[in-house]
Amino acid sequence: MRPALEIRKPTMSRSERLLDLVQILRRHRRPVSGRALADEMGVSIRTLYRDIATLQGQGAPIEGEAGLGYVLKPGFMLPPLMFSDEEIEAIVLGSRWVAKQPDKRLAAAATDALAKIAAVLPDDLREDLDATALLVGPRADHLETIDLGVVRQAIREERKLGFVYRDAGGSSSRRMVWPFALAFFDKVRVMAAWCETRQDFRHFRADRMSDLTATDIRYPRRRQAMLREWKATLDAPGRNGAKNASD
Amino acid sequence: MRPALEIRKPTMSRSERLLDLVQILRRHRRPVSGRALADEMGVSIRTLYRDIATLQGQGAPIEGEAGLGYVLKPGFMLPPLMFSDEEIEAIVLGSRWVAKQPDKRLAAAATDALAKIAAVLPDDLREDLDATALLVGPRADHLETIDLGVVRQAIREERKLGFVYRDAGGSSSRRMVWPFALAFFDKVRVMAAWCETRQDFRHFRADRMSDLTATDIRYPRRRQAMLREWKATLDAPGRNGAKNASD
DNA sequence: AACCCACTGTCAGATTTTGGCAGCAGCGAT
DNA sequence: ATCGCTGCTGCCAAAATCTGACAGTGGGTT
Repeated sequence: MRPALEIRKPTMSRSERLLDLVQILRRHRRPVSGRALADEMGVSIRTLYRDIATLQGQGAPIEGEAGLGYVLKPGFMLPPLMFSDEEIEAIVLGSRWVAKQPDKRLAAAATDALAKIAAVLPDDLREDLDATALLVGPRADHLETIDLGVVRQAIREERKLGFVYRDAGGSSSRRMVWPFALAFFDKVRVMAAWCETRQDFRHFRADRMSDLTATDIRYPRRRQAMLREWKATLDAPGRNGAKNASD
Repeated sequence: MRPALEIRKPTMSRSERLLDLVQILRRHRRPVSGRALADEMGVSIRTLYRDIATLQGQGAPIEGEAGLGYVLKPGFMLPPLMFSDEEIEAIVLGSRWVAKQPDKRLAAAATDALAKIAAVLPDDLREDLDATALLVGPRADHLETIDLGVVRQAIREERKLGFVYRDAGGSSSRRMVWPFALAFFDKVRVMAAWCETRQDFRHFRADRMSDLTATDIRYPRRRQAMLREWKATLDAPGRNGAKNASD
């Protein structure tokens, strides 16, 4: 499908190439040598070193180790982007909502993202953002017994997850599941997963899970496919999946 | 404070200058001539025309009219930005939450913002984003009787707002207020404003407002200052502002 | 020790950017 | 209509920048 060495159009501005470079790096999980990157982009290795330096200067988390190659710490590079007033308001309000979630890691990420956006804005716009008069009400304190960050990571990496579940009746059981989605309701957070024991899709309320165990075992299906399939099963029988939030 | 003509450092890359240009345009509300912009950036007018063309090509809403000058339709230009996995997850989740809000205009803006982000992502990342397995539960249908977009615009532009309010007791009265904040709770949206009639800060539940009338009259205070003052009055007496959501 | 690799300095040639000039077209005021 | 101001485009040579090749240093792996 794709030639081993991609020959780039000669008319590619430097800034475009820099974005491409981040992208290529993202595709490789293992360290890649500068030589290989230079070939793939169709530039000399000297230029590649200069590009890497420029990207690092712009804050891209690229690490180079002698004898190994380059690795990009997981992340997304967004090119320059225009947003309307309302679009920025929406993003800020949404991030503020996330920042109040009980999932502390995610909440911190939302705060960081807002800070990054604020940092690059000119002064007058930053003021606007600080003063963006859309507030999120306080949430009922919800002490989550588990670290939802572990669940999100398992979902991202498509790995099996073990835990103890206390169902509506009060009885507990140990489960091993393939998690693929996490839904945020007003009061509870619900993980959707394929349950190995039951051999079916099941929903698990976060406040009834305990003894979370992340594993290294990748489950044999694609998250996206499972998501689709699961949504289909929801549409078929009843109204929607809001109610069957238990196991 | 600032010299009339800012002389730019000779070592400024083109891409930096383009961002600056958007910023300068934002500062001027009235149309600015290309000549003035070129002087302010320290480049020739020919180069300025090229820069404008490039920006327009990248989607910036800049409009030029012969005999007048350039105007930038309100909007924000974000430079290239790196986000971590979790930060992007936070932004996407937050925007999805906003997209489910009863405020239709704001919800649409959230959807648009997500689409813009998705559009510039490479294929594999867009998949990730589509499949980002963080979902927001459905909201209780809340038919807002008024268009919250009008409220948000009045807040943005610091203009007076008229409406009819039906208080907790059931009696209605016409109000003229200086709105400065809008808070999103799980079930209701509450506008915070200075009430001209009562000569005090008051909260108004969106579902009890009707006959909204936007005015052209700017109120005589800064939104940000009112926000600060209002927060101070909240901290002083009771716990917080969550409960006094009525007038 | 041999090899791979990241990284820097230098420098000439390729490429892009820039500024000045000329010219056309739309808009507003006189 | 005429004039002045302005947006916008093509052209070309000068200026600035980017690029590739070579040489060299130092760290890490085999």
